[in-house]
Amino acid sequence: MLLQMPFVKEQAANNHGLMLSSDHHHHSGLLYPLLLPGIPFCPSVAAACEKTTTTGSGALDAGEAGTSSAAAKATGEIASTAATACNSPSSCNWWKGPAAAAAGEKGGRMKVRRKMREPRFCFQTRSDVDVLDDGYKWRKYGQKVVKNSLHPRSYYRCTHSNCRVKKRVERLSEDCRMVMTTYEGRHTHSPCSDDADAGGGDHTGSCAFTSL
DNA sequence: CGGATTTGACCGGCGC
DNA sequence: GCGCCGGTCAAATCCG
Repeated sequence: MLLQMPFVKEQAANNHGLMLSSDHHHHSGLLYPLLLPGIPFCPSVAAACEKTTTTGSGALDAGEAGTSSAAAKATGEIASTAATACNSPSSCNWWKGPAAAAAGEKGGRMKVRRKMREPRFCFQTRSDVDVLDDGYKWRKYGQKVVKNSLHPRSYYRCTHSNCRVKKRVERLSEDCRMVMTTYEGRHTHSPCSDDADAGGGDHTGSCAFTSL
């Protein structure tokens, strides 16, 4: 089960590359976060969203994007609540060090570690489901119980060949309804190029992914 | 039967 | 040097 989000497009003016867009053609608000080929990206960007289960027309609209999708009305109101930077060691332990950055490919496990990590960003969503429908297809490759967290952290990798984007999903211990999703890397393909259905199959064919 | 998920083991970084 | 911890691997298992 996947969460769908309304149209969001923001940070473009800052050249952050955070692009959250919806698929107008399929009346579903899909979360398309950045990570596109060639799009500059600032790792400190984090958009916090809040999803409620009440019906309404609310939309996480930080730009000119505007239209709240039918899906938003169908699946619940989503409202932007806060944007918090995630590049501080105290707020995001992903930045604590270079650990396990590149990781290895099959066979070359952990042989080479990069000093510089892939661009990444995180955002929080209030949702009953862990996996956001961001237009890409992910394969889970691990789950870990982390310290000081009541909930396990899940690790996902983009299933597209030659695309090494990863994401982590975990629920906040302070509020189990809040889901923290962290992306690392940039997709080498568009969401549409992924032949997978990304959990529902409601966005096949042309996608209204806007290049800024 | 093939692809996705689960889960315990393994590895490297970091703090003490 | 040692232990803790986060991240990843890969065999086993599940599921459509």
